Amino acid sequence: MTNPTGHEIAEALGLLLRRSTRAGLHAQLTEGLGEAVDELTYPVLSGLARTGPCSAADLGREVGLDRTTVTRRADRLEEAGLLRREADPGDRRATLLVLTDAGQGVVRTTRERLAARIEDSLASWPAADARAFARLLRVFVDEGPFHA
Amino acid sequence: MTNPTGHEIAEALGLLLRRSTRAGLHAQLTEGLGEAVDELTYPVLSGLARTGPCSAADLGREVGLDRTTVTRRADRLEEAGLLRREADPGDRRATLLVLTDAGQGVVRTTRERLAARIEDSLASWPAADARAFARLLRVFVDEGPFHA
DNA sequence: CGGAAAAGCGTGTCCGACGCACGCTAAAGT
DNA sequence: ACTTTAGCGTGCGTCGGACACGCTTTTCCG
Repeated sequence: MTNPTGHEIAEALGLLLRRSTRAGLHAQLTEGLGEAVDELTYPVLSGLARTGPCSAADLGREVGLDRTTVTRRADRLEEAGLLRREADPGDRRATLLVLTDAGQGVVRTTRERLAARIEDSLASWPAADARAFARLLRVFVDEGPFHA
Repeated sequence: MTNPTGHEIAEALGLLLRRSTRAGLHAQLTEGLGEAVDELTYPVLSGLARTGPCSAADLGREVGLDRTTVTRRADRLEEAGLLRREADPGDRRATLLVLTDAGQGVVRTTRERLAARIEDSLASWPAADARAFARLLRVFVDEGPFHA
């Protein structure tokens, strides 16, 4: 083998993927944030946080789900008060999905919990390593093998 | 903010997760490897490659699936000749799931394709960066925030 | 040593999620 | 003005996942 780096990274990524999709992790990150926030609805919520107000169809393209699936999940989130539907002022057919303050809070809390968890595990690292890792990971993701 | 590293890494990981679960990626990596290998059955196959011969229940714990779900997916893989069932010599109730040569080939091919893809994207990196990234990623995964 | 309890497996069955198809309303095109 | 297209919600068919049951074998204990 001339260069084992590819295999090393592939193995680590596989492990990372498996760990991060373990059921327990999501439950920990969203604990106490309401029954409506689960593995299914959270991607819709956080996708909406990324895109800003948009239609169910656009959000579906963003998160890789069918339009109708987004609608159904949005129903639950709306009932829980985490998002609301607004009429698009420019198009009277369209309905915009908009995060409520509560919904933004859920996303922010979840993200901060994850970030804190990551920082905890990096606490024992040399500062230079932590910075280097953050930088290299960012580059890897942006122009990486999953066709950016 | 005293240290933005946690948020930076969290955001990059989120992006990585979304990209890597995009439907197209798995299709590319397993192209031409048979109809039986899809997003559902591959985790069983690769899990079995990690554990070696084991029972459906043990494999279920490994990959985070119910015992019966593993059985059903193993049925498809067995029909395709990628794994076989063997009687456990030490326990006549137990059935061991064992990869066939074809099954090992599928796992190996998929892994090599992924590794090659990763190496391609790293080709333009300084060699020191690539080595550092592989090392740091490994440490991050091993003793990282997802309760190693 | 023998019977009860437990472990292992496969399958029948229910439940939930997903996506297609339909019908409706509104916008755009001709 | 009429047709075509875009957007949305909802009723259904389909599929995957987990629980519950029955069977066999092993283990435990009296």
